[in-house]
Amino acid sequence: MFYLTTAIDYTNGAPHIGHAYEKVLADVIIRYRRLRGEEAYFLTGVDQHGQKVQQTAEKEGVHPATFVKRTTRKFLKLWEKLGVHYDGWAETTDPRHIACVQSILNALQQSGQLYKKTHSGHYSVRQEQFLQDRDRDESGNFGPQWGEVTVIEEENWYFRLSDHTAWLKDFIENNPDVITPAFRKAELLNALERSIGTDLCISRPKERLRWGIELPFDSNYVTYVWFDALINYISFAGYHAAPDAGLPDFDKLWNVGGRRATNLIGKDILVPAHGIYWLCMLHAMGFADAHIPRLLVHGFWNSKGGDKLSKSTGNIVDPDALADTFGVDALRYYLVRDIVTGKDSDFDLERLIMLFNTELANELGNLCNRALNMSQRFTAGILHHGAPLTADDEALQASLTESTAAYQAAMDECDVSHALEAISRHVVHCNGYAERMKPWELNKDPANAERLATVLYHLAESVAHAAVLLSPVLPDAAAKLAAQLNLPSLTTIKLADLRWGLLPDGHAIGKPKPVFPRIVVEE
RNA sequence: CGCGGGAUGGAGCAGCCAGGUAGCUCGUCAGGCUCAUAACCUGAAGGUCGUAGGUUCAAAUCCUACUCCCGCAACCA
Repeated sequence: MFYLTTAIDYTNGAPHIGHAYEKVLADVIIRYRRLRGEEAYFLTGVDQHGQKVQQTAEKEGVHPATFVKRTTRKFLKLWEKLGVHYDGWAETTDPRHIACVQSILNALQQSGQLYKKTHSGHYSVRQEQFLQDRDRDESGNFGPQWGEVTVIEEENWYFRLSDHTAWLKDFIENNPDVITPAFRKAELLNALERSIGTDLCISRPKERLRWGIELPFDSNYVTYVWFDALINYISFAGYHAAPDAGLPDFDKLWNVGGRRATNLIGKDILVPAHGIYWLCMLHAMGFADAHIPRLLVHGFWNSKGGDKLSKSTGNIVDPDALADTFGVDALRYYLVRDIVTGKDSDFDLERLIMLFNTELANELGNLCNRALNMSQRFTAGILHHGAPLTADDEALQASLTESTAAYQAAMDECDVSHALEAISRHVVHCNGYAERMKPWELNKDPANAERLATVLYHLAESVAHAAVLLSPVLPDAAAKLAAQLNLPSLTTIKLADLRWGLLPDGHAIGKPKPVFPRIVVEE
């Protein structure tokens, strides 16, 4: 079982391109796992609690529950539009989640992992938060943006994080596969070094925050984000769930067959949230080392100047509008094609259009179109295996073998960009092959009939393979290609079944119709 | 000395972990083809791989120092 989760998005605003990237990437990874013939489960969802939601709802004069319902709908609609197919949907206001959180907190409380402590510090009334030294300006004062700042004392509940950091350090060092990509590990170990000896505040008094999950053993408090949002990865996997809760069987999802669950997250929440807090929380709950999840860390899409894409900079790129304008295929393809998984990339509309037009429309789309069109015109739409093979045919088949192997190796590492590059390599090879073989010349002399059939078969068969390889990224387009090849079984084939000869001898193919219409920008 | 990432032909990137003739896409220039979504194919120009040292028969790739850019710096989604 391949169990994959994404971060759950905070329902304080509309989804932006970063949200879309993570979910599309997860969707691609899951579809690839299924293409490999593996069982897979994909959980995603939304984080609905917290102070910002409470504040924004108040500002708009609605109940937080009404507010998050409204925002959640935007996420749901976007995933539907983008073809993000999840198996489980997590909402932190779900009573089943709340029950799970409270049962975990109770268990930790009973095992002495939680305690109450008084904290004193500078508090901004306007922002409703404690301030740190880093919030001071150059002169050492708190700026006017904080409003009135007073020193107050507050009692809160803490988690004995410091009991687990030694274990975590050892665990990370001895299990290098847990943090992917590897270069993130150093950052985490450094942060861990600094966190040693510190415990984690996990509560907020209800006077400050009402919109959260109440501590089961102290009704004056709600739990803060850590023991709420992070728990979704297990609560919606069926951890501590009642048999009739309608949730998966935890033992059939989590770490089945010795394979760790995968938490796909952005680089911003590796340290400290997931890399330290989450893993230590699981350890405190009694999860064995072998049952600790793997953290797959992706980078960010930045705006062209390298600024972060966010509302505050005004550079927000609306994925919903992008999908409407350029199509879901173009957006999905770009989001996983023009970034190396783990690293950052600049979001550039011109490149989105360029990559769609060249690699999909001009190369693959055109290859399909010319192959089918020639088959229709020259051989009445009937394909024949043909024979005997020339060096060119063998080179084409070798190219396909090489590309498929490279694709698989890359996809196994969640390196979608290089996998797509591998497909493209073979498609380009095919277009060159068509130029050299010149089927339109062969067609002029009936004596070349068998040679012509062989060439056309090689082109069509290549399209069939490309459609299958592309299907995790562009499932709809792959289905269209399969339909034009008149071979719907392509949409259910597994990677292991990909061998030469998918198209049977004597197969009647369909009529060509552009699957990737070029994007034309009007100036 | 806080931490991490980056610096590769005009643009954007890969390659670096496991050293061995510098690769991809776009753009530019010159040809070719006509089956095809004005798509396709071939060829050319263009880089002393941030700087300075070191290791090595051999360094974009390993080591050291430095310069510049970006992000993070813990109870902040």
